[in-house]
Amino acid sequence: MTGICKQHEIHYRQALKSSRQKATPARLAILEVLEHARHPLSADEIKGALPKGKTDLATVYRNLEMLKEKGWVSALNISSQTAYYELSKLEHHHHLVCESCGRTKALAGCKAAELTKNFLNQKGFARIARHSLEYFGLCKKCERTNN
Amino acid sequence: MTGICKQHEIHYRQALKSSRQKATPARLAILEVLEHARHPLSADEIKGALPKGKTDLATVYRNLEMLKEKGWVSALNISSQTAYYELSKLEHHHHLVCESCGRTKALAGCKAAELTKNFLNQKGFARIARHSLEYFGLCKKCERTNN
DNA sequence: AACTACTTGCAAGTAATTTGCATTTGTGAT
DNA sequence: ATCACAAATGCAAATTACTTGCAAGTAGTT
Repeated sequence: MTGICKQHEIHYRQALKSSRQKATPARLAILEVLEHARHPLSADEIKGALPKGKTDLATVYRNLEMLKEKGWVSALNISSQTAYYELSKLEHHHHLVCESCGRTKALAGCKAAELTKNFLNQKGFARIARHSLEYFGLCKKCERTNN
Repeated sequence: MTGICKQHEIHYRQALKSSRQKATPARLAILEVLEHARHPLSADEIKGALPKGKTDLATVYRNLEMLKEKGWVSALNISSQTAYYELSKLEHHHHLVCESCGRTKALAGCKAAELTKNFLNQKGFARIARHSLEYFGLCKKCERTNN
């Protein structure tokens, strides 16, 4: 898509270096794509947005996996078929997902975390690492086109 | 597994009939399995719990799909790899999912619905049909075995 | 410039789910 | 009860999303 902008590139290189990860072109490009994404993307969509289809899908998956482990990227459970990825540097948040077109909107703030505490010492769970809260509906665009 | 108990069978037959769906053995058996399940099951697990492995997996999937459309069964987004199904006749609720063993616990009550209203008239969404709220952590059993 | 461990592309492999099609089976009508 | 037929099923093949093995390439150190 667009090239990598210098600002970001420098930032990413430092982040990668401090985690002892190599700053490969594929990695920088994937981060750049996610940086500009308006909504969470599937691995395939990410590959599609990469400059000149030279990067293999396997590489995309491998990098997403490591970015996820480092906590830089998070995967969403909005489809039981496909994972969608976004940068996790944004404030913790949830989404509205259109069941017709799949478009998502981020929702600021999260009240669900408060609820978490109530569950911690019950139900035989040692600890709760994360939660997912997603709303599914119909965006206005899809409603108009009667989907 | 166990046979179909008469009580349930009669109930299911009526429900199916009123939706103009045939009461096939596979259908009745799948409903019976879900009725007795202690936690959401994958299509494969459902097939495994069916009497004498004669029902094809494709049939299980096709039936789950129709049961979902009728609103009798709902699928959970707890893994982006596999769908887990449960009867939706239970009170609306969410789950605790152990990231190690996959075991789930149902959580009574749902505070998330309240939050929904706040989103309805914003974000360009026409309406919100459903939401998913799942907590992921480690159940005590898995913590003990140091997973 | 050389070394080496980490990365990548490519091809093959898996797991979950879907689809095509010929055959069988519930069900309402007879 | 029997019939007719749309709906449902089994089986095999296809599809999708993702993973893995391996030889070749490369970032980052020396």
